[in-house]
Amino acid sequence: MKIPERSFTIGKLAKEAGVGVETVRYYQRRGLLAEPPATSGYRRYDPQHLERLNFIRRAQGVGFTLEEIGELMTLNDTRDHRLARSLASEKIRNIETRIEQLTKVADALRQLVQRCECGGQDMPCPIIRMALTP
Amino acid sequence: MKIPERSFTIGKLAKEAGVGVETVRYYQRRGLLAEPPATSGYRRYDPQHLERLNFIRRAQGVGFTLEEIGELMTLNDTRDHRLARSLASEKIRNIETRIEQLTKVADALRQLVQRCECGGQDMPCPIIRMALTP
DNA sequence: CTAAACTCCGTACCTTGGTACAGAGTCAAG
DNA sequence: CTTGACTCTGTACCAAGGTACGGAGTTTAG
Repeated sequence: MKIPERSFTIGKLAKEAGVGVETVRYYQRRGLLAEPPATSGYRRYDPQHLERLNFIRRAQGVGFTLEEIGELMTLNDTRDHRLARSLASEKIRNIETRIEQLTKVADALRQLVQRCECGGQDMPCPIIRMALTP
Repeated sequence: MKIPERSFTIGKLAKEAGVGVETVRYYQRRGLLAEPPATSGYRRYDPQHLERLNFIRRAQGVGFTLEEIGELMTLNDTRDHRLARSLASEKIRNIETRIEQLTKVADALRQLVQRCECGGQDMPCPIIRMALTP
């Protein structure tokens, strides 16, 4: 049985994904999103496009650049498992490093808050600098 | 006893901090770095400026924007502990969220690598999309 | 059938975080 | 005291990731 292939205009698609129409077009120009043929006047987008858009947004939300996102999507599609593995491994390492660094900063800030809470009113808070020192 | 107050020209300062001269000036324009008065011709920078510059670079390295860095430095200087605490707490929450998201992505990628390693040669890898789904 | 709302395409503009001059002045070594 | 390296001020430019707009054409609700 056929699922009734519901489709969107660009505006609906954009709204659904929580982005602007111009942003959708921008992703198309960047080659991150396929441009369906404009059968008659307006283009029609399907749920796959929406999924793709959502993917882009989520990946972006965790700090990937659009270029990296392009790679990730290729990686998702590709059948070259060796390449996929090496790309993925590299990204994993990057992410791990960033998590480490962020953890350090968060710890430093937590200390700052602690010290502020119990410390005197008039001393400065030189904790951040110290805590961020490599 | 007085420590012999060693000072740098902008070029030395920049080199010491591992940035370009133009970058130093840019930070000054942005109000992130004090501009010492040009006593006679050239400005002279002291170790405090260097420290500040290093701070900026480290904070940047872990993903703070220059604007946030400005806030962090204010926070470091301020004696308004209540404000300091609330700014810091907010940043801690942001960072925690980012760490969570990054952890998810890293897990997703690790799974991808795993599956690729043991899986067949010809199937696509739809793992990333699935794993990134909220 | 008409008017509002939407789309298309192209181009221009915005912010962030720099980088690159140009043309002048300054400093320091030989 | 000259010459080369450096600094000063100002403005222009770059890449990323959009956002805005003008002047069409297209849909669709009433």
